[in-house]
Amino acid sequence: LKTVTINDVAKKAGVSKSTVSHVLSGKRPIGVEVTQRVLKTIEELNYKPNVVARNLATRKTRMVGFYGPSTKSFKNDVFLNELIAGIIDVLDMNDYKMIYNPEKTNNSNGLPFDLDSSQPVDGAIIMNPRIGDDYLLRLKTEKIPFVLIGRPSDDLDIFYVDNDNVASTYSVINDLISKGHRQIILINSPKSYTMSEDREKGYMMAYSDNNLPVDGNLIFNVDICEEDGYDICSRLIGAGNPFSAVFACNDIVAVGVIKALKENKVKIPGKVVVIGEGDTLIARIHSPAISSINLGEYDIGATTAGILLDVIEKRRIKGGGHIMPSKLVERETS
Amino acid sequence: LKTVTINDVAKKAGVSKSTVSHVLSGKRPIGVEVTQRVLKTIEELNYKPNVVARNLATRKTRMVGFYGPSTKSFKNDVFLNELIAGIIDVLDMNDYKMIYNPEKTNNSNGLPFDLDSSQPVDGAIIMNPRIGDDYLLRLKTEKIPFVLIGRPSDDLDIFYVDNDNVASTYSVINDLISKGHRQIILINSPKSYTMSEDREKGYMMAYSDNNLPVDGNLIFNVDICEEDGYDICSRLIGAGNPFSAVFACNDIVAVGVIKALKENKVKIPGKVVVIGEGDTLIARIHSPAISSINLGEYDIGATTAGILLDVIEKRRIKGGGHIMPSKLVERETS
DNA sequence: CTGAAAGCGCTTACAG
DNA sequence: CTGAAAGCGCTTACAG
Repeated sequence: LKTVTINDVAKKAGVSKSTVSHVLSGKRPIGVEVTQRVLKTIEELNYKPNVVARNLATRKTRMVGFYGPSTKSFKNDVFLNELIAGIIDVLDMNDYKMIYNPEKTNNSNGLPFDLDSSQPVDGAIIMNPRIGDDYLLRLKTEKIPFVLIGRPSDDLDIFYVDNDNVASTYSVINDLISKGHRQIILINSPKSYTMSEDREKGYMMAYSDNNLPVDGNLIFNVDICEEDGYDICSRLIGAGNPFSAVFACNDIVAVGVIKALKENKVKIPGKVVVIGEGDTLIARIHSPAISSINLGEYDIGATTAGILLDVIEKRRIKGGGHIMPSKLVERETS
Repeated sequence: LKTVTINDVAKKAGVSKSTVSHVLSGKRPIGVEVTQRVLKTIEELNYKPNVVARNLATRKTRMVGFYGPSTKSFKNDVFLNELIAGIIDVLDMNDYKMIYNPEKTNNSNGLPFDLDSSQPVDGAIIMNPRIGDDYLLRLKTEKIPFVLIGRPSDDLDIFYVDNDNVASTYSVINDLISKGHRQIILINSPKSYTMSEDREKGYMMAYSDNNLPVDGNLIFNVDICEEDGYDICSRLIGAGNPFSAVFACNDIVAVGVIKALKENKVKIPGKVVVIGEGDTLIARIHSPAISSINLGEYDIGATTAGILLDVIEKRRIKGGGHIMPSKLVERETS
């Protein structure tokens, strides 16, 4: 079972391998008679071009690396499904493929991802940028095309797609304040993420614009999972700390919060209002159905992939951000 | 910004490129002084070996193709998250990566996937095998390592990982019958899947073992989505067809079923019992919480990946099936 | 319209 | 312990 190469085809068809190559790529005109013969030979020999060899010769792979959350987060987070579906759909239409690279929590080099010019990808999509992510600058100098999902730490000349998290958080908190809420819990994503900074900023602004003091003890940074939402909320109730609203950075965190509230027989939304983020399947299916900010995950994924392909194929050179719309979907918890 | 190659390193370090290669791979002993010098040069030049070139030379890529559901299914199916997490975790531990290939519904060649020896992967994981899938035989003759998730159509010498869907369906239906149910709806996956055949077989067996006639009109094949579950159930109620239990092939289908029941004010489980499959987050979070068969998705993914790596690395030669345990988790709908 | 040859950047027998 | 050279299977200038 020897593998059939372009040489075998060329020999059997009585042509050069450049001709075979060109018949396949269509990059130069080939006589119709020759084309027929080559195609027939390819069929007979069941020849399949070796993609790896082609990749080496062209220095392109038509592969994109997706650098996203750890598998632990992925397991229970429907948020990613829509986003990834958006990415894959756009890549697929353009004949690109995606490699999933989960974040490494204790990487030897201290970086969340092993991404450098040795990787067999034409570009990368990187989620959850962190504050002070200097390795992104290295990627930039190494001319590796990449697009962030989320705002970069400082260099805004990097390509990125994001929601306006400052505005959406501001809007939610401001609205709650206007309805009389004063002790509003913010359960935010890990402190290191730039999006956490944005939510906190929106939160602060809302209080400040209403001439109210901010209580730093109402802001928490957690891992995005049900347990952490549950733990925080249980602890607050246990300590007797008063609060009338919770804004959680993710629907699954909100589920944990509501679980704790239910266990303590706290009426929702009567005593405590809960708002999640992501507007995932979870928010809709949960009972009570969770009010949640829709971030347009599918579109985020699709837009990001589209921009990345533009960058890879040099249709887009100048970096910058692309802000996607988001809006609160009210359900039973608010 | 010329890319640094192994030649540049060799030249600057004053050694041959075989030596550089061997320092990196450790495949033959290199003098300690030379090793130091090479390593230092690599550092200075910031040399990153080109993985594509290595792949061509070794005819290995350390990549695995995952051939799974379309992005449409992926979007709302948490079932896949655990399964994929299991795959990626095992691959990651072994320094392999995964490429997600969604199923193509209208592929020009009529096949669900473009998978042949030209693909830059060392092996493949293929979901949802269909009845009469002859292209799998072609993969086998082409010596492409692959493992199925689900039972192959006929050739049981193919590697596969599956649950005993006949047994689990039999158990659910038999149990319902013993509790007095007679009109049990089976909402099965598409007819073409081998697993659908297995569920139907288990369903039939349960009726037969209880000396009851099977009503073929109670069995439906649907796409795995909420809408289809909803539609079937609504239609049945609308037509006045009596039934006291529904077994759905997937939690999200069960969600649709329950939605229809609720809309028609049918008491669950008082009037109609509903049982799902997958035991996903959805089943747990839903209200009422859905009784569902736990299939051990994470373990399925992890086991499949492990077997595939065994096959790729020739630690496993003889094909066959690996049956994973499943069990019903009772909640509020039964 | 077609071919001979160089090159992509590695690995690995072969030779010493 | 180390090197020179062939080879992996393609693409693409260069030449005609």
